[in-house]
Amino acid sequence: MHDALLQHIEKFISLEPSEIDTLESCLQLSKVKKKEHVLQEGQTCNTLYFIVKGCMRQYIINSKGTEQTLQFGIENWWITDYLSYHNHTPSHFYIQAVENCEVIAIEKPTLESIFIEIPKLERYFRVVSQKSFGAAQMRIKFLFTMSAEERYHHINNLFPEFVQRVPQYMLASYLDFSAEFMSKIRAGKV
Amino acid sequence: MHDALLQHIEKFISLEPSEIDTLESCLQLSKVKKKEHVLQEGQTCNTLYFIVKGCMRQYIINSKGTEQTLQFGIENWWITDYLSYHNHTPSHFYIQAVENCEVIAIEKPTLESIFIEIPKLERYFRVVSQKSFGAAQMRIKFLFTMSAEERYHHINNLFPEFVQRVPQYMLASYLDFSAEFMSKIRAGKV
DNA sequence: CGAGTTTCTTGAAGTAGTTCAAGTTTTAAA
DNA sequence: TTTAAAACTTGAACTACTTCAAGAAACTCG
Repeated sequence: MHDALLQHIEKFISLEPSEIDTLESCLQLSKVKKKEHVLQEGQTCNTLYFIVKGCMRQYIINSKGTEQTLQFGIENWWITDYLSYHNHTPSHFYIQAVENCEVIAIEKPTLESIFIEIPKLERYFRVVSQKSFGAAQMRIKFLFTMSAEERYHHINNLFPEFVQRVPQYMLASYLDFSAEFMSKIRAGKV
Repeated sequence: MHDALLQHIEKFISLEPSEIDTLESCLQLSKVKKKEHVLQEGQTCNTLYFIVKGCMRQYIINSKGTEQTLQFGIENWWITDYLSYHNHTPSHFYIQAVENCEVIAIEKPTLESIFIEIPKLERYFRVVSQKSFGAAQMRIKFLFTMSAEERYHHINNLFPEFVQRVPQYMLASYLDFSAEFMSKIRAGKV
């Protein structure tokens, strides 16, 4: 069963029972252990990951050797490096499980054959990726317009459970400030 | 004629002559004068813009009243606010012509009817938006890892003509530093 | 449990960038 | 071909953050 993905797809398009069967026959759930990588910098990314359960992140290692998280993904999100995926170029990113995860990993050839059998899935992926792009633009807006403290309070108001869910230093880098500064914001020392 | 868009589409999918006819009958070229807005903050965005000629930008006005450019678009790029478009919510952005432009503006109902007639266009928009999302992630990577001076030199090496093409203060805000600081970088005073 | 690893905290010193204000240069429009 | 508006420059004072170093707390798994 891949209820989570099917339900997500059916938010955007409706599937015939036969199409659901087709999909189920192509997909399989797999587990990714906490800290395990599904993509390393330099590898070509050939797979999309749908997160059924857990939390993953995309990150880089900067020139000082520090990890910086660019993106988190939780339940019902896709995570991948689309640029590497489409251009067959080495990825600039690591993708790693933050928690023990259950994911549906779809390889490019599998997905292409699914698109041939169920062309309307193109629509699902179109809408999802357009929304993701829109979200990325909002993220850039927040990074540009808010101070470090405002960014912390903003995310803490919107997603308080999520702020508890991931290590502080990962969240700090995602918000583009240092882990030490985050500690001071939380302590009210700033 | 909408050669530019048709050629762009045919980089990703192939169209039958009849489909080209259908498309041509639905699309019209329009002009947008320099400084004219096609979207204002607070409006719901209902249109995708394909830039045939010219340069546009998406920007916000920050709490100090200064414009900050989040995104540029030039020939063969789409520009819109996908979040407002999909969620029917008020946009956070302005979209404005930086130069006199020729664009193909497609309203949502028109596009939906085109998708019904030519379903494989879903694929075109899927791939284009996945690549745009990938590009947005790379942009965040650069913002996170490079100093202001490195960001300037990076874009100046990659797109020297583009750097000449737009006002410096717009480019400075796109790279997330002040116009004054950009002036100092260029003068080598930093 | 207990030892090791991972995560978080704190303060002091430093810096990459901002802000402001005023002047200069360039562009455009009539 | 002049005038206004838009864009760019400069230096001085300031500040929001970083970096470093060291210690404390909190997980985790034999």
